[in-house]
Amino acid sequence: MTADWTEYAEATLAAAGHRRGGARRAVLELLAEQRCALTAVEIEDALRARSPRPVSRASVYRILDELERARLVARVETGQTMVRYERAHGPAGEHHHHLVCDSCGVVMPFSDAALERAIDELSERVPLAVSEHEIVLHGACAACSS
Amino acid sequence: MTADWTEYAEATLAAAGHRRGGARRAVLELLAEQRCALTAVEIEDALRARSPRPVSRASVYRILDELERARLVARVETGQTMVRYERAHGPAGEHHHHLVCDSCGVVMPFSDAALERAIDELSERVPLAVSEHEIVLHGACAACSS
DNA sequence: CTACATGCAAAGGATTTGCACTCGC
DNA sequence: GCGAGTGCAAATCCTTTGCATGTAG
Repeated sequence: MTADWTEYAEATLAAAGHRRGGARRAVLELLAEQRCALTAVEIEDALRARSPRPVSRASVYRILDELERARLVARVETGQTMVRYERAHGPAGEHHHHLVCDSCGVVMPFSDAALERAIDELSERVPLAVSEHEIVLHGACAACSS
Repeated sequence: MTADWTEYAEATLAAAGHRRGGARRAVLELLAEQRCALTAVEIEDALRARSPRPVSRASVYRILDELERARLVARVETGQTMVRYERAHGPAGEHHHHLVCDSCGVVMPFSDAALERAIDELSERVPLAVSEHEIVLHGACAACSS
């Protein structure tokens, strides 16, 4: 699934008239492996740690912006200082939301079928052509609430 | 309800050991009237337009921060440049979420009982002591999708 | 009177942009 | 070779902070 997504993303971008580039490839490969959302700085650091030729922060931001517009990645707002990004569900459609510990800042994914159903239903009744939704639960994680 | 909320908020803050002040009073009164979330700059501008003695932007931010910590206002992240703030539901508990038009930027409130039920139920099953939740639907509003 | 509340101006910090250079096509 | 992709550094701009003054209690 991870390599697949990288390929899928590059193909989508190519179809949209973009050229390939090493920096973008590196960002895509990193995002493909992730289980949850990262900040731009985390992405930059991870790439710096793994690659002999790191990707500049400006490029990370530009690439993420490009990917977001292509709906290949989703922006996640956690109420923390920095925005996070993660790959969007492929056409397959698996999809998760986020738990944020307001004490230590950890971010965890979760998913819930009943919740998605409720969202789908209400999306029909609302004065907006809904294309995305984001759900964030705040609270204290197990470690912090003990 | 609006004046009530202002009083309730001042009383809560007083109980927490804060003094009263004209700037905070003005922010509370403005928020009490609002139907949906405002940015700090919108708050500053609105107060400047109505009052002979406007509130400085720094104070707006400080006051909002204070109110957020007291859980009297909720921060709303819409994916737009600036964070928005609105009064939190009183003990009564009415409560809404947000629709954001990604085209023109308009933000509208909505509420849905089934959605709240789904959130309440899943909150029990999740590895986090949930204290808040935020839901944002993105898409195109009626005007923009026509 | 004492300490919190506020205004003003300067600082901070995440994100964006300008420009030159590289590399895909 | 042309133009998109990228790095670097400077610029932006929302938000926070330092400091002096006003004012509630």
